[in-house]
Amino acid sequence: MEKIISRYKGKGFKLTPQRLAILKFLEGNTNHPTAEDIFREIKKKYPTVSFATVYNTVEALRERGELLEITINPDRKHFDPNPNPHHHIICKVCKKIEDIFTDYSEALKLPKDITDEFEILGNHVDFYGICKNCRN
Amino acid sequence: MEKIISRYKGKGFKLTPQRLAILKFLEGNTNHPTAEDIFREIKKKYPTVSFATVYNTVEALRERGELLEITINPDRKHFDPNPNPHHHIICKVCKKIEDIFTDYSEALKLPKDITDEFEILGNHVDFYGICKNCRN
DNA sequence: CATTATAATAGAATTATTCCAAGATGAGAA
DNA sequence: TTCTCATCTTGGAATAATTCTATTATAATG
Repeated sequence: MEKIISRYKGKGFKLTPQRLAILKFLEGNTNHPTAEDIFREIKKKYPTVSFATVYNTVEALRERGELLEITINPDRKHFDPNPNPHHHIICKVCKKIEDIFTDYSEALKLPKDITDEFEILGNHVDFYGICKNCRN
Repeated sequence: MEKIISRYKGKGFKLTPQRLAILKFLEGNTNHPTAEDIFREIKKKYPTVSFATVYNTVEALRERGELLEITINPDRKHFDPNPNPHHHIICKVCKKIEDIFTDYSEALKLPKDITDEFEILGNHVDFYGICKNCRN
């Protein structure tokens, strides 16, 4: 908790109680929550919290590189508080998302016509599968 | 055109004029259109076409494996009428999407804990960059 | 050409997200 | 410690994307 506070103190990031609750919820969270997951959790302690606050906060974190937006699920966005480059696998049935920490960057070479046109900033691999539970 | 028709004839896929227009627009299209892009195009010839028809048709195509949904742009879905597995790069500024036909499947090995839990069905690599135009 | 299952349509409903104006409050300065 | 102000929070409205529903139309088949 102290660590969280010191990470944001004096960085032009105003630490309000709601934000602290969001940061605490996200810290070490590997469940890839949606905006609604965050909203519902924070609401327990701060019943008047609004979606705007949730979206504002995750956007502020994203700008600072503290959080990633995940688009592997076409139905809704998920957020990942682990900003280190990594990849994801989603279960096509239950939509559960898990992290993959293999580094593929060596392998992901691009053809010359693409590198000629684009300055490359990053990559992300989505894997699709069916998890044990959903296979019955 | 004849080729398009014969591909769907007698497959339980009703070929209506609106659907033919959509199929014709998508055939060989590498622009990764959104639902609205398709809607606007079909509307030129069929002014009464509705979004429901566009969504129904792309969903029918997706079910048949004739089209892929692309989620590389967090803002909206794009559709790709090339159903062969391939990858994409998006310009972070103008959101232009281009195809990448390199096959990375050999390189994308997964750790055992993941393959133990998931039956793997596929993968997709997103690349992020800035295109020549947007670099000024 | 008659039948029928499927598709198209308009519009309402839903869902996710963004925007806005007003009041509240953390953070740094005095 | 208190003051000031930039920034945040809030509720609600606005927007945007997508889905749903009931009705009408029509492509496919025999």
